Amino acid sequence: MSVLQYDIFVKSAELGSLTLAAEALGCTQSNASHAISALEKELGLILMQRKRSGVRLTPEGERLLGHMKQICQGEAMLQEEARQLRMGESGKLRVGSFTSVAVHWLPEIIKRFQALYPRIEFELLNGDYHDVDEWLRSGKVDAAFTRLPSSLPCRLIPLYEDRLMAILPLHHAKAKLSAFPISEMRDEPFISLLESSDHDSARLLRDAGVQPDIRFSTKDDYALIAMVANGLGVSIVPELLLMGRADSIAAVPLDPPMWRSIALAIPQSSENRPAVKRFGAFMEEWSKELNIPTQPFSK
Amino acid sequence: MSVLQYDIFVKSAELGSLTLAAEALGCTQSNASHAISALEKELGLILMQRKRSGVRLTPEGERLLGHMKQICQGEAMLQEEARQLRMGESGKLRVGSFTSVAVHWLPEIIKRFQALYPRIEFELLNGDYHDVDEWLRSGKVDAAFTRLPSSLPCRLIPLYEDRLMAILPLHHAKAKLSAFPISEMRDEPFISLLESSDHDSARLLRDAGVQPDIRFSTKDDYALIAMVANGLGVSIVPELLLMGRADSIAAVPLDPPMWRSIALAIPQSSENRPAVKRFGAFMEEWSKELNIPTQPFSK
DNA sequence: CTATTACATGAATATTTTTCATGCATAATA
DNA sequence: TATTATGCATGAAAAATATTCATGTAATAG
Repeated sequence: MSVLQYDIFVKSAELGSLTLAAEALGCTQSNASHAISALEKELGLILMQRKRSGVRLTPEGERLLGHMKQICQGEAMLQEEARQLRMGESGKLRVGSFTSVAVHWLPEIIKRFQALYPRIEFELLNGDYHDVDEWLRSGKVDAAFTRLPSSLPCRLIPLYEDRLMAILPLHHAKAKLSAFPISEMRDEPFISLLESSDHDSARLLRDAGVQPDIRFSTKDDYALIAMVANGLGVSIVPELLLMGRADSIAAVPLDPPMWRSIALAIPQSSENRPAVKRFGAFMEEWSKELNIPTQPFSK
Repeated sequence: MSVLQYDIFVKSAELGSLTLAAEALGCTQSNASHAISALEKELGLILMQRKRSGVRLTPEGERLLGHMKQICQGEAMLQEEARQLRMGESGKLRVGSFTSVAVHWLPEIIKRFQALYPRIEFELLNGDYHDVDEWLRSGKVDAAFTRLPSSLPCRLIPLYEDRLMAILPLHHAKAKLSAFPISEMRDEPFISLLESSDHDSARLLRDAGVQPDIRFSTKDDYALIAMVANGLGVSIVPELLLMGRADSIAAVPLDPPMWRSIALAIPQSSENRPAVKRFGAFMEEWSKELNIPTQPFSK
């Protein structure tokens, strides 16, 4: 039984007239008559008494009217919500990110995006590169920050070139260098992230053929920084992670200089979700505004 | 959009599988797939992500799920209520009656009927014969007590032959008669009901060619009795009206004896309303039980 | 690498909804 | 009282929708 038939019934009851109801709903009087007859047949009850002067609910019709109204209202709400979702003016965004982005970018991004689209809500998932890629692949997120190059079946929006920095205790002998030769990394106790195979520093050192002297490993970026700050060794991290830490550690660009490329990835399957589209467009704009002056460690 | 499609969607979301949902709802997997595609097309949104492992709601789907559930629940409640109404186990009965029935019969009738069908509710309308017939004709009541003969387009269930009695002040000279000759009515001050043309006593006297000496008229049966009780005159009323009044007035059968025939009338238009059917059947039984011994004034 | 599982798809069919063109009854009107 | 609107009913035709059948495709498990 189609919801329109309930609409016809409700309207007819309201107006006391099939003709007027049909008019109001933009269909023929015949349609209204048929529809209500069909309804009555389906329910096995007589719902209205027809008279020359119009129609009036029977007690049965009156009893059932409420339920039909509820259905019609549900339908209306469904349509309204669908409309908003279509417009991309409401919805839910599941966004994946890794630590540095989650800490230094996301708060501002969300604040600004929400100001534009107050009815879109966020669900944030934080993990390491590997987690994020997995979420993108499985559709657990609608958009995620990742590194380039990427082989994911996603639309990739490049956002930022993030310089990799050697970090040292504040008063380390090499803290004043203008560049830290990678090869010298093997001369220092090295602090590493766990599951490091996928991490920037590990990749970088491997590519450079430098075997670091790993003394400690940790899972957390900030624990790593804390270890360096306390003089336990040195490490290599992206500059973005260091925002606001200038007072506790020293950071020096590498020699040769290296970067990681941060991009926003939007899985093919989410690409035409309206809220996601809005977010993609927003981030594209946002990346243009990313201005180097705000960088914490300029040399 | 048919409610069944919402059912399919909700079930699929619940089970995470089109195949299982189709099975549960007794349709084909293909149907489920088509149905959800149609829904998505109609709403202009992608509601589920399909994978070999099954289906999972997109955030949009999740948003809309609630509304669809509401619609499905409304539909279920509608069907359930309709079922009860079909069975005649719930519903509403609008019953018309005149004073004597309303006062002396209805309370017991309702009590007993409600014991049988607790979910059927009553709406009572009281008036004079004329009102009642009007209500029957216009469909304002589903059943009503009326007199025979009746020319209404109704099913008529004869219930009771109600003797008409002369009523007199307790100590009236003729109070001890075993029968009151109608012709003698003209010798006494007569108390009449207003709009009396349609009333039993008026009809009766007219038929007998007796012109009563009308001293007072009132609209209310019990006001009339009170007038008689206070010695203002005599009158003629149906015995049913006198139940429990033996101590305040005297009542004597007429000579020749006369009756009014009480019946239940069920308009054609209400006849196959389930609750009404139940009431009709009940009243038919009830009338059989109407035993004369309980009569207040036996001679 | 193959088999299996689960959803998709296109064409055919069945069903339902909607319209058109009238009919029928009743209430108002002349 | 006959007449004329008005409002609902109805049957057949047309349009739209829902459902099935048969088959396709892609990912996953063995």
